[in-house]
Amino acid sequence: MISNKAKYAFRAMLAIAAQEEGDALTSTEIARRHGIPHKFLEQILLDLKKAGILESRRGKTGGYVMLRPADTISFGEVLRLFEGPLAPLPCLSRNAYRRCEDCVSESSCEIRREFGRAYDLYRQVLDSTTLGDALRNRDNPDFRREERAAG
Amino acid sequence: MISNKAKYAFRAMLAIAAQEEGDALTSTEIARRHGIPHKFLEQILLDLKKAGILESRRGKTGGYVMLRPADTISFGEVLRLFEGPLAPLPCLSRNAYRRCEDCVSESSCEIRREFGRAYDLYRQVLDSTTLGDALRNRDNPDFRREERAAG
DNA sequence: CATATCCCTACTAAATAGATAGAGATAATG
DNA sequence: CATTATCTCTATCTATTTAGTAGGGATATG
Repeated sequence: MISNKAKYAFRAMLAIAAQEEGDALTSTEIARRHGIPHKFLEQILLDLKKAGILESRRGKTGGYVMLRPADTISFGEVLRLFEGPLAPLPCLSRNAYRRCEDCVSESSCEIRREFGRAYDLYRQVLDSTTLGDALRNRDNPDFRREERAAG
Repeated sequence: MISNKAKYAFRAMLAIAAQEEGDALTSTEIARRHGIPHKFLEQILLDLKKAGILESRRGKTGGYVMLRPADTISFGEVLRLFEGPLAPLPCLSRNAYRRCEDCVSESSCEIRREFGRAYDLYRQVLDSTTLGDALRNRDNPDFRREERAAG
């Protein structure tokens, strides 16, 4: 299960990305809409800003806007930001590779091999799906992704 | 990342399943081979026994043997036993479905939709790969699974 | 009866999750 | 220029989970 923190981050980013271009959204408004504890959300938005994903404006007409386009931000990137490596085993992570302490041989590890097969597919979807995709897909729920990739 | 507990469970089961038919393996021997804390491993093996996966013999010539054939035990089943639901969101779990507390509409939830696509693939691999598969695959590392499924 | 095994329960230390709290910085507005 | 609504930053707190440790008890063999 992903953490509440990560889920809140997704909800917030989708809300911000769905705004009209240049229109800022406040943390108060996002918290109200989605029932997220306000101070907790502020921390999350701050993390997203520090990661270079959001931009903020302070003061009375302040709020948050996207810094990068929604189509350049993948689910995988956001998830990693809040949860660390996505891989089920440290030896399967590309960004945060570590050998298992008790590892005898990676190439002959059955656990690594079978989890690797499963994780490859999982990662590939999350790293290739962007917030932009998610926003477009919500308008056509039965949309088949394969068709778009081909088009 | 999966827990050490689950990883130890996999190592133990693969070791037991690799034994000659009816040949018991002791917790002491498994712990020694894989550098697993012995008392911790005992708890794990007990869980596997209670789940009806392993059988045990007590006394001086005791140890553990498989109760069910290795080909009937999937990675998904073992993982769920030690980690609970595999799904990234409670609303995506089949065995332990729960609605998100802040859910407005599942069918229009972008997070659910995109994670659902990724998770479906992950789950399908883990639920269709058995300990038996893993043991056979270790002898032919470049084995393509698709071929076997077709045969 | 000594010993090697499995069986069972309780406990603990460290890390993580999920916030809560409070004060500061900044910008608009009357 | 004071008020107010924002974002910014750091510290703290509580509950849960993880990863064991500990200490027996039950049972089978020689």
